[in-house]
Amino acid sequence: MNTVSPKRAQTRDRLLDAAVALFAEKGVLGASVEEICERAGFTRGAFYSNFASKDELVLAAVERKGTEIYRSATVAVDSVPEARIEPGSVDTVIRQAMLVFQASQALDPTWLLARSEMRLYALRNPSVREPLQAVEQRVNDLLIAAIEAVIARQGATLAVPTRELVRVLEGYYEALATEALVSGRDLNGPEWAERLADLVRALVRFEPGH
Amino acid sequence: MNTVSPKRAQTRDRLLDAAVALFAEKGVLGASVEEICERAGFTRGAFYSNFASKDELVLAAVERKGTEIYRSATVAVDSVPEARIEPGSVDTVIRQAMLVFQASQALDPTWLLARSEMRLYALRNPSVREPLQAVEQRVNDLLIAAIEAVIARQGATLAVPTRELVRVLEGYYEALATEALVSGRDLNGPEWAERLADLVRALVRFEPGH
DNA sequence: TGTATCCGATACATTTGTGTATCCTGACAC
DNA sequence: GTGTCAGGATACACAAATGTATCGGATACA
Repeated sequence: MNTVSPKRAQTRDRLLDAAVALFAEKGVLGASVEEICERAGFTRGAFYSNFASKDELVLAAVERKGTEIYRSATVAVDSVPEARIEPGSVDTVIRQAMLVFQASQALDPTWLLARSEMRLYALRNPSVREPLQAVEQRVNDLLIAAIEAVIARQGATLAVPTRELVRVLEGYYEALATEALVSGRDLNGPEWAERLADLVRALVRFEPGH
Repeated sequence: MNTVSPKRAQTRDRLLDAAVALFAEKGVLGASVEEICERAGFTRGAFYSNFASKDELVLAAVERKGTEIYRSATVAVDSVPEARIEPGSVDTVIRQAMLVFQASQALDPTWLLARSEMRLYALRNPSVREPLQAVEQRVNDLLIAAIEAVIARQGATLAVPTRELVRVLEGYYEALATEALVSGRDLNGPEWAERLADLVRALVRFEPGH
């Protein structure tokens, strides 16, 4: 019996949902197994029947969200060629790029917080660290390829290597997101997107002769 | 009796040192009061005689390091006018800016990790959040003023507002630092500084007619 | 020498979390 | 209906952390 029953899969999913939400609220160490189970509507019996440890739970959460983001990001990326982009229209390019991010659901504040927690947790737990690195690298590579494709089609160049651009954008967005969370402001307001766009604009060079 | 005895101050300091180190190693929640005391060479009696709670400890750590960074950053900033900067020399300007950061000891990997932990912790603990925000804002304002002074003297302009530049640089550096920690590489290698410099170069515009 | 006090150590009570071993129930087979 | 089994609940034993109350020793000072 190598396949998991639908019921079991659902239990796992509910536990993972509860875990991510609680990680965002209280941190990985701050969220007890008991609490996670309670929120998911189970007892710890269900937990230990599905996961051997918290490490394994974190791992599963990272991998689930990773494939999720990867899938929707792929869809978003694949849809880009369809859209006819006006040459020289900087903003259009930027909006396309932003759409990729948003469609990937990678910008959900709860997830961002939970991810920050899990990253720090992974930093100290080798069994979680390597898989997490692998997942993030896959997503990053996808984004890099997508950005390079769009940039090339626009006849533009980047002021920094694409990989660095991704790092910069991620870091900047995380800083903005954290600030939004602290000040209780809405993260989805147009101003945040605009700031990101400003940054991208500053880092993209358009060749004069198109 | 409003002044603390030297002995007491030293005890507090040792506890704070141990706490920051352990926060970096295990996270704020992962570091027990017991462990912190043990590393500092005390028992919990000393802890509860000096701090009412872990919150208060985190707060004290943040404020101590904040004023420390602020002081050395001030020194570094004040020293900049002395140095004669060749007009038009981008790299010199960047090196100056890097010096400010480094002199502030804000780039110490252990501190960066501990700070990440404390930030997340503060996010959920109002009594710590506001003071931390205040401390970070003071330091940021100082940096912003310093950068603007240097930029103005060089007859340059920034592609993004100074505050955003600081955020971008901080976020980028943190990403690089985290990666360095994960991969076990040295953070002080010249390549990291070079990458930061590349980013700054891309975000600074020099007016043609100097 | 006596004594007051500061400051950290010690001892204890309580809470919280963990992991495991065992039990119970509902779905399905026949 | 009765057996079987997966999957989750319950109960228990143990470990770890916390906060408080009390104790003891060094130091300062008369």
